Amino acid sequence: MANRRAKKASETRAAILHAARQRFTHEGFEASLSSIVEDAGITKGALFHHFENKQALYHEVWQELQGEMIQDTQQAALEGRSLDDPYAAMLAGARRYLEWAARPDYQRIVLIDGRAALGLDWYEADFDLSQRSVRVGVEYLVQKRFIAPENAASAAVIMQGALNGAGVALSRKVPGVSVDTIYKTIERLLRKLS
Amino acid sequence: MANRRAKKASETRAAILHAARQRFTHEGFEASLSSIVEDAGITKGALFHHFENKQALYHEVWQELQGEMIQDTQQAALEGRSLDDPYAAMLAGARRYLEWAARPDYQRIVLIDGRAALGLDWYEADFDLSQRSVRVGVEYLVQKRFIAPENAASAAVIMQGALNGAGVALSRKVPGVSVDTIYKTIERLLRKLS
DNA sequence: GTTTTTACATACCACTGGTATGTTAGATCG
DNA sequence: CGATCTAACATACCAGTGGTATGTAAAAAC
Repeated sequence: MANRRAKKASETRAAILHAARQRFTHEGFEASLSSIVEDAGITKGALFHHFENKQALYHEVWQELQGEMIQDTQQAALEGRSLDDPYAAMLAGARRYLEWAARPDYQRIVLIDGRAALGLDWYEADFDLSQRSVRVGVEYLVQKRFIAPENAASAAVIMQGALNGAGVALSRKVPGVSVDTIYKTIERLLRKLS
Repeated sequence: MANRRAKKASETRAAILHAARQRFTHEGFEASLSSIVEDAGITKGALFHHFENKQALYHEVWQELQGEMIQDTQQAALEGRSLDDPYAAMLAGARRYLEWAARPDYQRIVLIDGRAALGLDWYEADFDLSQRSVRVGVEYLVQKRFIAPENAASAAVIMQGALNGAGVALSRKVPGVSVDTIYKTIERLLRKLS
């Protein structure tokens, strides 16, 4: 990066995102911009120079987190592939996702506050990211003729909903809900999505 | 109600709840209290006399909606009972719930903004209401030995997550997702939650 | 070396949820 | 019945919020 000013700018931008992520994790979308710029060591002028508004800032933090989650779960799915079991990859990804759903930052920023913070664009954004990656796995099973083509979309939607609910319940330590029972139930569910 | 003043008071209280429900439906939790009291034809003094704070007001609106939903789905489940099929009641309830999840007010107030608005108490409140009624159905299937006791809690959590995801997807008109394919997939899922 | 642009800082705004303080009609009681 | 008390509001006000308009200094462009 030859440009010296641009380098500094991207640093402050990163500082804002970092501070915002911390605050949003602990206080949700209601975390004040004042506290964020204070943590980042800058002023609101800088913040509004880099981000159009609070929602745009939240959206980027959200996207950052979702990106990390997707990359991680997809890698887990890749590593979990098996010649014997066409479900293995997707199950490995699902298992990894359960760990993400239990993380405080992911839970608060994506699963709890995300929907309200992103407003009406939420589902579209969510669809573009997490939903799409679930569907990739489903399409594979369609291709292998384990799921009927007309059920692919529904199966993906249901699968992700189930994972979300399970993930939140897990982290809330609902009695009778453990990683083991959840995973086994998810596995049976996936294998019967035909 | 012999008391005349108390009657008037409950009327204004109802007016506030009605106005709040409308505003929360269209603008989410960010709807301003000023706009709500204006719609209700009263002032903020009255609002804060009847409700401790904004979150408490939202909580009551949320509870009202959830109550209506639960009563309706449980009645649908009752009417859907069948001597031949132990799953029939729960499936009837699920089908009815899909209609609720597609309603704009339920979707915005409960499924989208509810989590963030109710804050950390959200899951506990949600568990006490909707989750519990799902589990009633599951427990029945446990009793009939269609679901293993150790999987009951997980099955309920997953079932509700699946229904939520499906419901929202349905109302967002996701391509390939229809009431029919969703319902059929849910049915297969439920019958295999053993 | 001058001009232009970028990356901020500062000062300010309307509005927000919430509170503290009236005010008055109706219930309570002697 | 009249005095007193209290519930049910209305009014006025507050600190803090997201957001904007303007200023400014330093680096880039010419």
